[in-house]
Amino acid sequence: MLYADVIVNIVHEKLDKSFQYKVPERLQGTLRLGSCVMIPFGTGNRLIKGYCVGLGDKCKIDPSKIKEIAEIVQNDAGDEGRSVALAAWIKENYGSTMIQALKTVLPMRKSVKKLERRTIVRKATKEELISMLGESQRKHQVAKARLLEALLEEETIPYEWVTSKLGVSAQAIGSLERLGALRIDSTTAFRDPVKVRAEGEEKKILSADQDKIIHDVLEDFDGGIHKTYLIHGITGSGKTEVYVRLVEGMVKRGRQVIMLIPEIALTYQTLLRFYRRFGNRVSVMNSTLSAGEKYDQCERAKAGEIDVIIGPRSALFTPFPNLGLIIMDEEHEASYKSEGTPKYHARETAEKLAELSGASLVLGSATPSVEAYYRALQGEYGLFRLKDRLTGGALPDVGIVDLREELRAGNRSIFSRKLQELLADRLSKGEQAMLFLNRRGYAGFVSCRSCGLVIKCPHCDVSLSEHGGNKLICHYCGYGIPKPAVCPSCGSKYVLGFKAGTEQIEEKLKELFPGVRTLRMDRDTTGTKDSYETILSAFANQEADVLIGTQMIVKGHDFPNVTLVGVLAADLSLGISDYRSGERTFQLLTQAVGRAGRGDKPGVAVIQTYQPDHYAVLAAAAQDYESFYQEEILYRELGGYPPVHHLLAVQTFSPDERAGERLASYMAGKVREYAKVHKIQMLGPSAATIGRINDVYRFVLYFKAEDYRKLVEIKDQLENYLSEERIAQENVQFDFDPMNFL
DNA sequence: AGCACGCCGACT
DNA sequence: GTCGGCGTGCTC
Repeated sequence: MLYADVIVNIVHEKLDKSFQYKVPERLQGTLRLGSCVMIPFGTGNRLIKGYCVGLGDKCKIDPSKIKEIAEIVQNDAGDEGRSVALAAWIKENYGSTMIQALKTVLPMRKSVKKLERRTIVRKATKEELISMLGESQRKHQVAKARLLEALLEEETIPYEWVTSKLGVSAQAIGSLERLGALRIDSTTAFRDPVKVRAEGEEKKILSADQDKIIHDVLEDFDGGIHKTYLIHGITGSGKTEVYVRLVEGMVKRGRQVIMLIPEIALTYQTLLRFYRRFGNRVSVMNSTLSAGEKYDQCERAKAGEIDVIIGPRSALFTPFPNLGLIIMDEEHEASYKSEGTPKYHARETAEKLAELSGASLVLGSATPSVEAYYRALQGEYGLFRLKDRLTGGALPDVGIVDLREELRAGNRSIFSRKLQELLADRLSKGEQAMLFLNRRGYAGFVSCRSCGLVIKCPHCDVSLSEHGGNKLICHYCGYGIPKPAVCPSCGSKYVLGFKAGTEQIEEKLKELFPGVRTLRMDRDTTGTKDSYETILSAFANQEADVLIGTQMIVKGHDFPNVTLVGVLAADLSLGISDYRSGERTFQLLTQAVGRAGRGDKPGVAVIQTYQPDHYAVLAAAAQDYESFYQEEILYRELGGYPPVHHLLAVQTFSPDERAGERLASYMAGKVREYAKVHKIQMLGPSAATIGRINDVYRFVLYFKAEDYRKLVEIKDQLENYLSEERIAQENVQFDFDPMNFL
């Protein structure tokens, strides 16, 4: 007997598990993983749609309860079939359950019923309602009374709001409808989150380089060649205009476009460009949209109402009927790798999606990821270069300052003599400067200055962070306590939080230049979403002379009056022993340096570092990607790191430390032989970098191999082992080419 | 989400 | 006792 696990295509989260059904003989040849099926569900056996997410020959529950699949829905031609195929690919290549993969790919399932955006409309007169209300109160029908009262206040109320906030059940609404008190309206009106709308923009004249890209990509497309292209274009070289033209070309051909952008960096200017050109045929997806709004975007896309969607990673799964192009801006950004399960990378997934839908893929970056550039040089991707800054302004003049030298010369300040000199000069001229601290985390870290005790989270292996001066909060699990007045260990009064790096710099700067107007931007000062914009626009309006910040300030936004950029400690990110630290440092420095001199005044950048000879620092100062890449790829080859070789991290999660460790070593034992035979290097198991989060212990196993497929094979074997031993997949997570690896 | 089941107050 | 509303929990 063959059984199938089916997930039910219904809205509610309580139903997001799989149900087991018998596969009737007549369907046994046709049913595959990912097939769309109709199944009898619930007491009424009403037929509903579901997806097959697993097949097996043993039943997991009482066999008498199991029903049969009614039929297979044939829709392989539709875009739904394509989404399911993409989900299957994600499951295979990144390791997750089919349910998780489908949930990633079909995000709109969350609010299927909102297709008929149901609202409750008052039908009876107020007088009639009041008499009904009296009647209900007399009969102690509290739910009805609540709804009637609400209806007296408001003429229309969203259905969902009534059921959730008012706590009125569907039956009560139904009975009031029968009494003629109200009407249930269902509209298909889509909410349109686009708030800006501007029309018309004069066409820019293209450079020869820009023209060639557009021409080549579209010509290939028309010739039936759908491949991946990488545009290596320095900031200000006109990448956005190329995107706009490509989108235009696709729209003319009746195809749709997905444009991916990194998580936060939704630059307002870029957006405006698209609105001006495409009006309401473009739509934006961002994290501030509600689930319902996101769903509406998908519906609009399906219905052919929009041609372009702009959004982060998840916008990749917009169900366009005739996708022609995927654009991935700032392709090197880490936010393109998913943090949840499955841990898919948007670049590779976009490649697969493009292949499935006969679309082209265009990647763009000023500092391409080593992975993408490597593939471009291998000939897998088409490579284009945009070398000239169109927006005027020469590349900034970059100086490297050796901090060891400064120390020897007796300068113990955070600012080198050269930087001090330049700062004084800019301040006197009324020009602006940006100071960039290349450092992450550690702000708010609290310890006792007397005994050195660090206050830690009782549920996680991390220290607590100070919030708002009197609270300590764990960033991983949310645990919080009031800040103790005295040290719990030695009773000293000196329990202090380490100030954020930017705060210290601000203080020192004010000591050095009394009266200087500063703005600070880091995790602490950008608590709310708006504050990010507020700070940047205040700086753009020249309400401050110096902007001090972390990585956040290096992205987007042109400040024409900024003529000096100082990078205070370039190598703090080099210290992290991660194979990507060189790449990250180069990208950050290049972007930071590129902030200077975006207007007509020439810019200067100063990079302060303890490692002035490091190739990432040198290449960034010279704004020379090529030489950085040559050094970096050599290092990756020697170390056997991606993109030359591949990595797989297998993490176990368990509330019991020993059980977690045992599971990890069992898994290691299971594949040790295979790994040895196939020359796959295995490391661990060992405790994860943060060994415990929210009272769940984490252990990790690493595999390194030249061939990605061999790692997939390892993953498959471990998955088999887990299902044989009936270990829940939730206890193990796979991460291919992880973003962090020691 | 939809449907049954079971509890509880109200009414003949 | 019975009727009907309303909350709860399950659906392979």
